[in-house]
Amino acid sequence: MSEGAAQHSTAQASGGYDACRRCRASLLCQFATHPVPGITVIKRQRRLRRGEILYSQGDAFEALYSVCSGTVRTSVPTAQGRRQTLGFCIPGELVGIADLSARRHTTDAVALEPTEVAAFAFRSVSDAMDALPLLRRIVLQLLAEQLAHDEELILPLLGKKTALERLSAYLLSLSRRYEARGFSATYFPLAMSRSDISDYLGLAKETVCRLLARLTDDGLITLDARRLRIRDHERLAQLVYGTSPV
Amino acid sequence: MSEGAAQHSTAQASGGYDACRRCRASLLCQFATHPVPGITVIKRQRRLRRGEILYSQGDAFEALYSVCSGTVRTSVPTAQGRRQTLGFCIPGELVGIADLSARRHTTDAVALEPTEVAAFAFRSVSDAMDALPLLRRIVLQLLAEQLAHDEELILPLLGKKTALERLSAYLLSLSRRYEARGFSATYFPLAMSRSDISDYLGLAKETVCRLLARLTDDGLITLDARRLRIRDHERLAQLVYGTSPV
DNA sequence: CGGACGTTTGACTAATCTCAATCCTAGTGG
DNA sequence: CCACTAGGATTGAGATTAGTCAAACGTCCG
Repeated sequence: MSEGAAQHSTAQASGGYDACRRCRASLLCQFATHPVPGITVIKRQRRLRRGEILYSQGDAFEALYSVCSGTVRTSVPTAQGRRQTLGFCIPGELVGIADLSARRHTTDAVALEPTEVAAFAFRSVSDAMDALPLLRRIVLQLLAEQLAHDEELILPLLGKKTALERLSAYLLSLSRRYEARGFSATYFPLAMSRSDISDYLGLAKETVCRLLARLTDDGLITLDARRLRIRDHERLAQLVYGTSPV
Repeated sequence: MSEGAAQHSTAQASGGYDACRRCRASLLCQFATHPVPGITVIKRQRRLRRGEILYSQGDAFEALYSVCSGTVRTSVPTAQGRRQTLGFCIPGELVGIADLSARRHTTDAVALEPTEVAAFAFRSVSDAMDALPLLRRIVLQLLAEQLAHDEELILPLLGKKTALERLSAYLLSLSRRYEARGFSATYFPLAMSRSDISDYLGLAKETVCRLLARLTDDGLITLDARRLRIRDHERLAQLVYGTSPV
């Protein structure tokens, strides 16, 4: 079974930065590694253990983070002391750029598994942007992309969609994102717990559980040890985009 | 009854650009009106009738649009020929900046009532950005703001929230946006139909109808001729953020 | 090996959707 | 100026879905 080109460096923060090539921050990285006269981009590597906090709501916004390996969850605390998950960042994605315009982080970010991130000091990035049109365009592009991604996400999740449709949409969305970062689109880790997923999708965790079981029974997916395999992409897509059943 | 400072130029595209002061595109506007040597920002006014299309999915991305008066709905067509509403733009807001990184529009945009927009030719804006750091920052800011807004929107809408909570969240969100643009936070037009709202929130239109009736009965809002008055902001907020009942 | 935590499954309840009929309102034409 | 019509808004009743509560099962860590 061909698992696609890149490996997932999930279980261990092994130091292999396979995602770097497709990373959205690769240009930043480049400037950090190969300084240009007069321009300094400060990069710092950081390792997080499972459950470790990257930043909390209210913290000063000092750096842009790019996920090298692992998974980061962003969320906001709700009044009732519960938590609303906003999203998950997989390798190659940036964490919390939405806070770019604020002085402080508006969300909590925590690692769901052993995770490595690259931190780019924001002040240096900001200065560099003024000097480098190319860099500027890239950051602009990143922002717009993120925005488009968010809206694409709103689409299947807010739509009249039933729980099954939502969950399917979520799985397909993950698939696309992994693929876009150079990983396999049909076999990837599901680092987040059922609760995380249900919280994110606005469902009960039992419902997520039951529906995953149903998708498995129907032969659309396989699931073991938190790794998901998509067996019938087409039918899954039908569930979401509707060209289909009955 | 103090209706807040500004008037809503809703019914008629009367030519009064009350929203200009707080408009997110005001800087663009400024450069268009008072040209700076070497920099040209091209602005064009455009009037839309109810139901008129601003742009369609697949159209070339040629301009940034700012809503002067009226309301614009953005949506994507779904496979079944139905439509998924992505959002509504009220006076002072920009339409479709998420497409900034694409060459073509990814959404459909249509006026829900008589509407006026200011169109800024994108190429000229793009050039101007390279020359003007200030303008650049503003656009960056706008993008980040929009992103933050989207995520703020995901919060109440995706959360485990019941239909009532979603609807309340939506009303409060509208309230905040109108206020941010200098209009009354407690009395504003609800230009979109029940179907638009239900489509947006992922509910049945009958449900939206019933819940609006319930909110009215309970004295939280008043609704007549598509104008909404928020009578008990606190209880509405309690419904959404939960500091409250039982 | 023990325990905490996450997952799974079942039974029951409550919320929301669907279908369908009726009511309203705005816009049209006489 | 008024009757007429189409589309939106409402309301009711029944069907379904998803949530809640509760218990049993697994598994990863320490």
